[in-house]
Amino acid sequence: MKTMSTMLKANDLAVTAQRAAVMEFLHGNTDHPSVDTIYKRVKKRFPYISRATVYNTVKTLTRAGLLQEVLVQQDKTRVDSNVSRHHHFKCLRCGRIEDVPYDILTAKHVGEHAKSYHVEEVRVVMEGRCKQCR
Amino acid sequence: MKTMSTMLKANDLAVTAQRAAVMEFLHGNTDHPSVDTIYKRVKKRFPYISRATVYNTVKTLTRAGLLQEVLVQQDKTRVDSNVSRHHHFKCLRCGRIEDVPYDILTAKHVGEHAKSYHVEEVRVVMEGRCKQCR
DNA sequence: CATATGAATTAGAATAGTTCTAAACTTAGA
DNA sequence: TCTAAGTTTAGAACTATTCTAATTCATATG
Repeated sequence: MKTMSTMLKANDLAVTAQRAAVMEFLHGNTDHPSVDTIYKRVKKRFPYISRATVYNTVKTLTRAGLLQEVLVQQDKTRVDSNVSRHHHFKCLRCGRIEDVPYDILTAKHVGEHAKSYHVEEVRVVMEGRCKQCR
Repeated sequence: MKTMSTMLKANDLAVTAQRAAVMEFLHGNTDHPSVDTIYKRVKKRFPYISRATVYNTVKTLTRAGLLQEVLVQQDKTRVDSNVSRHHHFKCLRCGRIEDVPYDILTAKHVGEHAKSYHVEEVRVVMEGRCKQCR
């Protein structure tokens, strides 16, 4: 199994206790925590950790492809350690964010998913280059 | 044709000059302006308009189904006067946000769209009730 | 294994977007 | 016209995020 420090080294990133702690907290955590949640949680082990460090770490690890920042609400960034291609489902009542398989994109799968999850809204955002910017 | 005041009345909303001005600015505007953009633009005609009024108006009109708040980036809300079911395309270079037909959701259409637009990323967010909250 | 250098961390200030507040004003209905 | 409820206003407050400058740390090299 890959240790946090192995993964950091593999990406040419300095191995620091804070980075490893953030990664460890996120590892296997499937509930897409906000930066503040990560900060509060890691703070228990590193009382002097700064919010800026968590922001920096998330940005750095995201650039290295080890994390993903998920856009599910406009106010707060949510962090996902599942970097495979997938989408998201957000519960309008409890706020839970779940991963959803990528092939949901076919109408057939959307229909099935909608049936089992009570999907009320599907939001698709595409990014790329528009005609003028190609 | 529907006037702004007609639409407001039809939704049981008081007709105020500020509301009508915000609606008029948005009407036929397809570039998904931010609240700040709306504020600055409407300010030209109503120098004393407050940011809070624009926020309130956007929220009120959204609740009435006359506007839509679009989630394309985490920092700023973008407003869309097209309230029909559709998705969005964001250009990574110029930032332009374009409307995209709803039936893009079938894999076939995604493929076609991707071809003509250089789509680099497709983000889907579903909202509804999760298994525990049904 | 000591050390120099660049990178990372820290606390707190600064910034941006948004919401809140309380007073003044406007709308719509009686 | 008058009144009550709803709306607008300026600015304070709040939240998420970025910036800053000083300090500390990781690691490559000798």
